[in-house]
Amino acid sequence: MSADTDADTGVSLAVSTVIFALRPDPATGLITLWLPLVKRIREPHEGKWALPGGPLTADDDLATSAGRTLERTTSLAPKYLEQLYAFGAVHRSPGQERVVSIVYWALVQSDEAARARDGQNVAWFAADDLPALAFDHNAIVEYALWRLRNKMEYSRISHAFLGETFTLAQLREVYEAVLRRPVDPANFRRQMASSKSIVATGRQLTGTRHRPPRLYRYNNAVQLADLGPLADH
Amino acid sequence: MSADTDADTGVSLAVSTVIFALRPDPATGLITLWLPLVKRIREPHEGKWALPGGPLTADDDLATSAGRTLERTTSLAPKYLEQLYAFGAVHRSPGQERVVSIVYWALVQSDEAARARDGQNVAWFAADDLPALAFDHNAIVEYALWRLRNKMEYSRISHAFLGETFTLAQLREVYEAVLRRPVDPANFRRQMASSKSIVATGRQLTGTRHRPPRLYRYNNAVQLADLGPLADH
DNA sequence: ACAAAAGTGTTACTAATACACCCATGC
DNA sequence: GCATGGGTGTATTAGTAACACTTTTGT
Repeated sequence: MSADTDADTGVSLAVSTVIFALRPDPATGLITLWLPLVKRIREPHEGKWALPGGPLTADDDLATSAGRTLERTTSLAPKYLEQLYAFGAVHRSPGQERVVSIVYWALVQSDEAARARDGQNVAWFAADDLPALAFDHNAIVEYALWRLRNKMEYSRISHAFLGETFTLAQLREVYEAVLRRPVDPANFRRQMASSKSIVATGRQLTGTRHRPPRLYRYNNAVQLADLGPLADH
Repeated sequence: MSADTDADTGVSLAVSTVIFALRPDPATGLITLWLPLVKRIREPHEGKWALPGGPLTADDDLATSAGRTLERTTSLAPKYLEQLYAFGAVHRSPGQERVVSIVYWALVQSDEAARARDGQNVAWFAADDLPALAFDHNAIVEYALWRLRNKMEYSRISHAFLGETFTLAQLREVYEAVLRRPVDPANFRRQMASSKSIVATGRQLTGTRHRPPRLYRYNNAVQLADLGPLADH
């Protein structure tokens, strides 16, 4: 760390956010991962879709800046937010100015995301079927997807897609949608039970076509994800 | 991402590196984790020890900048280098200028690190017994240690501490030093064998006090660590 | 009664662990 | 030979996965 400023070097700093939500695919009806993108209204890459973000403002922490971007583009609050990576290849932005992007990734609750309407220059896309995006944003989303799917296997972030209470089938549906493979209901139930991350509310979900499933809630004594010493923030 | 520069906002960008090597503790003789620190020769935090680093230069990629820092402070080449985190809390640097630090962590070969001599303002410290460092660098090292120890359990980075060939006892010693717990030699052998990450050279290490151990080398077909889509860089 | 999803039980398999034991070398 | 670390064998355990089976509701 030094007192030199980047005014000298001409490196600018931006914060972008990869925002994931689960939505039913209009074509197949299956639940899949979606994310909101913003259409660029000026060069470089004018007209292309890009991750929502903007320059780091002087009085915002990095995560605060990412959360603000999320609120601005989706009018939603993240249920999970984590730093993804800092991208800073010299030539990643065409033109004279070099841009280093610190990218966050976020999960928003599915039912809230379903209510979010597309804005003027904002649209939601299926995460696994994106068009050619601006800058290196395709690679960034690919990495975010990899991280999400990895973290799904060894943490409790699945809860971030759901509301206060949920059935085991709903929670399992989250796993199956993100990991794109079937999960055995019997074994899933036991894994969740032994992990202590869910608590039975005693209530049941009524109005289903068949046997009413029990409702559970997240056990707040368990962290969503183990961030180690970083958890303090 | 935008065309605005941080010259407006007064945020400066630095790259620092946490450099780990294994060394015998002069007091106990046990192999432990060490890292080089640089004494600050100007405010803020003049006189305190800090992570090696400096402002991001305009024509270096982030990892290149981290590697350059490493070479400058230790005259060594990293056998493993990975981005750790971007630290950007508003008030992490006292004074008027805000600094965002993109921190890398690196592993250097133990025997090379043993030859490295302390420079004018550079000294090596036991990673688990650091003095009060400048800025938030204590927290950064703590996080780097957490990441290293985690990664030790599910990747092959242990090889980065060793040379071209090594015995299983040497590799096991790396695990024990980093994780600070004994590892069963018999089970360790089988784990390494089944992981396919080591290959027997056919040669043996002679000159030991007892039965000569076989020499192995790293299987380059296996990645040191799974970085996912990021592995391309 | 029947269909369908909720939920339980059982078995097989795999990987981690603990530890007894044999092997090869220097002294 | 004997001490010492190198190296092999084996039993126990815990966790994962596959799948048959029972339960409870709406229709």
